[in-house]
Amino acid sequence: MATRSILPVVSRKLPQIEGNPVRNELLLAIPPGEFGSLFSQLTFLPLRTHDVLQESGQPIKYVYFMDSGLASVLNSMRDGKTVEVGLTGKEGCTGLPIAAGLKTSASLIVVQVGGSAFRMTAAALSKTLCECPMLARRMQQYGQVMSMQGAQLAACNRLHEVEERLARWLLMSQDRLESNLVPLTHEFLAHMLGTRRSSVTVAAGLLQKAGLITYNRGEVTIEDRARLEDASCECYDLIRKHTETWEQESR
Amino acid sequence: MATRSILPVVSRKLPQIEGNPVRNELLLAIPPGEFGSLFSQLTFLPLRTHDVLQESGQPIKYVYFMDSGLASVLNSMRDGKTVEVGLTGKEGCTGLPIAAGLKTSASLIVVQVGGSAFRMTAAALSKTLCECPMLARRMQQYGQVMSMQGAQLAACNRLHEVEERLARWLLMSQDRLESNLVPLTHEFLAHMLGTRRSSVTVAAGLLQKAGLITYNRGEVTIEDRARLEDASCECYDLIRKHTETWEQESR
DNA sequence: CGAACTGTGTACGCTACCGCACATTTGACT
DNA sequence: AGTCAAATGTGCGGTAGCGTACACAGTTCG
Repeated sequence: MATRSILPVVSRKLPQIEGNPVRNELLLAIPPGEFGSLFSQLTFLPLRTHDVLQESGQPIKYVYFMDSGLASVLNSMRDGKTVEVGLTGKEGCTGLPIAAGLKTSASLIVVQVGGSAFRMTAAALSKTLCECPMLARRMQQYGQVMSMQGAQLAACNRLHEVEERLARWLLMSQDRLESNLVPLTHEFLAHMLGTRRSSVTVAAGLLQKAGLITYNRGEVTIEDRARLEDASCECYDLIRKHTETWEQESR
Repeated sequence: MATRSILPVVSRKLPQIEGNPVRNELLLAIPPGEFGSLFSQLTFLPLRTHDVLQESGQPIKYVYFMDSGLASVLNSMRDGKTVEVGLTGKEGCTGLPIAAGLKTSASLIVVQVGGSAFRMTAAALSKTLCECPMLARRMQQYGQVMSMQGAQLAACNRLHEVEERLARWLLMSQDRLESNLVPLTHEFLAHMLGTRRSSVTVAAGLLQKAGLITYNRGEVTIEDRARLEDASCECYDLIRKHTETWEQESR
């Protein structure tokens, strides 16, 4: 399963920050020569569900490099409706506008599944990026990934049905959590998919009846990933393929 | 009307390429010191409706700096349905992944309203960006703008109705065309909005009845911009405000 | 001038989904 | 064990929009 990355090679000796092994892929991708100036400024901290990493329209205080767990880029409308427009985990970071020399972010970023992260003040990162061109480059590339993801979700939200979108969402989060178990209620899945809680219940019921997933009380388990991919819309594949293409280009 | 930018100051003496005055705002924003190495490599060319500036998933051949007209970033699904996930004109350029050191693009970019552009091979631009840090920076910032735009459209497509989205689209294109007249048929508006042609006809009919627009045979005219803003969803404003915030930060 | 085509108006049955409401189940806490 | 709140199941009327089809007007072109 091509999505299940990859740790065997790296896990022999992970660099550490404050005694915590670094699993964030952006941080691991930079040349060890750039570690020094960077790692000393990063602080480890646990993330809990519903922690807000970035407020929409606000200056970026901290940039988070997630190590485990899952965060959503949400869009929240005046009437309180929300939709997810991006999904991020240990493969990336928050605060991407910083890498383009900007100070504020339009995104609302919320932890959906608890975990941990390293963080740094935006001001410190701005300076450090001059000395760490490789990190700057990687952040810019990740910005392109998020942009492509957002574009695909824009289309998906318009053209595909709840059940397909739910399947897509579960697959995307499984990739990031590296676990069959996604600890989320129908209520919060509804916020991600921009739909009613009861629509999620129905869709999830169908997926369960088909044997693709099981769930109870805030825990969805993926039982048959291959068939879940069939049940999902083409968007999941497209996002993955584009991302892989860019990963190869950046070697 | 805050959206109607800005030329009085600049128009006294525009720089020229191949005898054509440059109106593209990205090109105008770079310091004259960087003009030389850049402008000599740019070629002027007219753009006609439905010209394809970038194919989805393909290597970037050329980067286009539009000077007038309007292009859409489209997402096209297997079943032929399309939605617009971004809109660009003389304020930006295509081929943004180049500015992040990538070679391919996930976007399908199509000219919706004819005009003109300057273009450059992607290879040449990649090299030139090293000598023109300001252009690189501007392209990265424009990448953030497009990303934010895509995210907002993702939410909009999910949560708002055809009539609101149509109003939003007309406003966004008017900003770029700097004209009350948007030369597009219902059929193509439907492709942008990801809906049926006849849904556009109905929505446009309502806007016309309310006196906000008029149209016939492939030409929509905006008659009452202020009220059209009221008829549109909050997304138009949000995109504009975020963009302005970032514009101020980059002075 | 007529033919062919493109763009627009409109209608009809159908479906997915909405908003809401309420019942039921499950786990957590006392 | 009993209580309570959170999570899930289910139903019902309403609607926006879909797919489709067809009629009609203005335009282009032979």
